[in-house]
Amino acid sequence: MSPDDYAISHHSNAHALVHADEALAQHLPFSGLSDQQRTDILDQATVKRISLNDTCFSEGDEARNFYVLLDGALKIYRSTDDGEQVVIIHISPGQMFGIARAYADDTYQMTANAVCDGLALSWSSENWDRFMRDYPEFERAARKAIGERRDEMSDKIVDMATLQVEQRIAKAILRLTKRYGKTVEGGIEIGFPITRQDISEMTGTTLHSVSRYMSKWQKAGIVRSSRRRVIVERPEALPI
Amino acid sequence: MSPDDYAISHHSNAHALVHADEALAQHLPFSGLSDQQRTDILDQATVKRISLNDTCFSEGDEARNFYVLLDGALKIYRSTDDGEQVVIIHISPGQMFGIARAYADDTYQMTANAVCDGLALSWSSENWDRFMRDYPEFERAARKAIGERRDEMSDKIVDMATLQVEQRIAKAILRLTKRYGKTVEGGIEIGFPITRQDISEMTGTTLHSVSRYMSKWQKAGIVRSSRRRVIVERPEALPI
DNA sequence: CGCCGACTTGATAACCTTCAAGCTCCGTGG
DNA sequence: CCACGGAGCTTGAAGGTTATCAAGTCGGCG
Repeated sequence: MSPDDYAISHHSNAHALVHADEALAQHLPFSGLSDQQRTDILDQATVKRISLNDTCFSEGDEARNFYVLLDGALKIYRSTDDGEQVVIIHISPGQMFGIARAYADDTYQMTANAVCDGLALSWSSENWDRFMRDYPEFERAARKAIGERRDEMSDKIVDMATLQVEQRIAKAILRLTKRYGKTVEGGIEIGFPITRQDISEMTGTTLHSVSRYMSKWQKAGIVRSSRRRVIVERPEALPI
Repeated sequence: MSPDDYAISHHSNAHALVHADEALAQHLPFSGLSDQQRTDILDQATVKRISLNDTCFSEGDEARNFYVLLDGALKIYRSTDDGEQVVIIHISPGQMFGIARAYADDTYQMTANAVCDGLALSWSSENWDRFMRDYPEFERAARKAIGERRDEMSDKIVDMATLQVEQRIAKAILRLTKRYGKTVEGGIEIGFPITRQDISEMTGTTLHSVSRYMSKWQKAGIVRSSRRRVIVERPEALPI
């Protein structure tokens, strides 16, 4: 259920694992740090291998750790009393998540769920204040993270308040191809398995409506989709 | 259009103005500070008198100042391409707002508009990093502020994704009475003038729907409302 | 007094959910 | 290997919710 933790005792170890991910250098939390600082930070990191459907943390859990996603994708959602899930944001590589401390929270307010296999670094929340104080670039990355969340959430509020279901679905799919898109022959594919139900939980509608509109777009040659896969062939043709 | 600024040259001045508001002592940004620190902070503050409909800042403006609301109420909204307003959150006394720096932004992402007369303190954004470093309680207040915003926004997303219009309106009104309610004979009144249109902009619906449901509730003896006024008589009878 | 903003209310129709049924694909166990 | 079962997907029909269109009322202010 919960992903395995691999505590890093030797920083050579951490570096080996982490340098394997060539994207690390570009990831903001690490990009502006000195080699010494980076070493310090990685020494205290735990590498988490994340598998599809893993829950990194759940709404209400004590906020023991904060994370940086290195690879993969997560959905962050809240559950309603009657078991419905409402997806609030997604996390992509390079983003911090589980940063309850940045909000003065002791517990996580949402649930984080892996939508594909991935890799993350994690630190004990006890480190938060010290990291913020000692590593300016890390602190800046935290500000950027909460700004990105706010933007993504306020976009969603505006969309739900003003757009019809078809446009909301179109926008959600477009956004996913931009953030997680992989170029394939004849289009851009969302880079992880995603169901009609998943999309409905992102847009506040039903899986039936998602299915209907995607069928319509498929007939129009705008998207191509099958079981858990979505390929956008003509992004510009999606209804806004 | 824009509220007048009253620069404070003598801290005796600032203290006089500010101690007049007996609530200040409870306001988090100031509650945990030493007298010396509070004096330092107030010395650098500008007191802004805010009048109904004043715009403190607009979406896209350079983020020159950050604020603490002492009295009154603000709506924070975004405008769509076709001129619609979508209210994202409200601000009540004691809350920080305009804290773009906390999100690593150079510009304001939303517009802040006074829904009644009020009073605020403001500081130049240049002070932000120093305040965060030197005044732990102020920093804690900032974390709390962004946490409250996130909660309010994610609540709104969940509501819009799962509730019908009637319930969303009921919830919005209930929330307003809790945050801005004034006890009057026979109920709790929302403490500032508010139109059906305002409520529709908070809930992603039309003024017509708001009017219809409020008429229905009025007939049922749950609310009493007139031009720009809303009094809730039986909060527990509102449909969730 | 007259205007204008705020509010109300009916009628109509569009949009979307709900209900229902059936299909396809894939993995699994006999 | 094949049958079965279930998850994911599709599509029609029906009905409810909500927006839109259209009038018209109310009340305060210049």
